[in-house]
Amino acid sequence: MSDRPLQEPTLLLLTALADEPRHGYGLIQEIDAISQGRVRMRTGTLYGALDRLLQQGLIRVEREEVVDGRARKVYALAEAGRSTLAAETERLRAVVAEAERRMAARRAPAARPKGALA
Amino acid sequence: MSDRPLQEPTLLLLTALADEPRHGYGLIQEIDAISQGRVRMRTGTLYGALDRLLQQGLIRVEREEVVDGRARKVYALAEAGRSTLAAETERLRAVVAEAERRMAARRAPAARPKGALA
DNA sequence: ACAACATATGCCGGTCACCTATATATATAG
DNA sequence: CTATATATATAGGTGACCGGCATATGTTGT
Repeated sequence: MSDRPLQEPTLLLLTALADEPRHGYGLIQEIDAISQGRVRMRTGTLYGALDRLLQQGLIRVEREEVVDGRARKVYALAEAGRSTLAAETERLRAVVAEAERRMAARRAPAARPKGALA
Repeated sequence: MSDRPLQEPTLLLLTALADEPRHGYGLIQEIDAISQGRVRMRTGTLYGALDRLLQQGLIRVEREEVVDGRARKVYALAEAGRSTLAAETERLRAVVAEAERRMAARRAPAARPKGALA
């Protein structure tokens, strides 16, 4: 259980589970949709991450089912995962806000904005 | 030059350079301040990242100076770094918004009475 | 009939960002 | 004279992620 910041594939995984439980392959498609096609999660990343998140208690196996002859495991966000996701989004929002503030407060070549930290 | 998403230490590094140029050790302190003491960047991470970002053209060495007998290298955000940071924050904002939307739109496991708070 | 693709799960080997620890050197505080 | 702060840098190890592969069924196209 490391409190290191989540990497983005993991963050997207938890995000994809935030509204309702999904199975592995469905998560790949959902993440593809969330990121507007920019992130195509690989199965190696997915199932490795699912194992890890299960072990960390951030997600759990909701149920197993068979649809059209294909076996599925449906994963759900655990309470720990929900609070982790909430904390992570809160933290990221702060970082994003700070980055944007600094880009706007950029030290101009001629003019000096006041009130900046030393 | 990978278009893989920046990890957070790297994001904080670019953020710390967004308003004005700074030297290595100053970046550690600045990142400590930005993150309210939550991220204590190690020198191994810092100088490795600086080398990598220099090679990627995201930052550049603004100047070298000697203050109180100690040599410094002052790094500045290059144009490529500035646009990368802008794109990254934009993307992260979208992910954060989506995560929060989904947490709010959560399909509850069991319906609660309307008067009860979660 | 057969090829190609989508659905679906899972493992293996490699890369690389990050971390821990260490080394070096000067200035200041106790 | 020892510890702490400032300042840069490297070495070694860990682990998340990625590319590729394997397996199996259902669907669509030719």
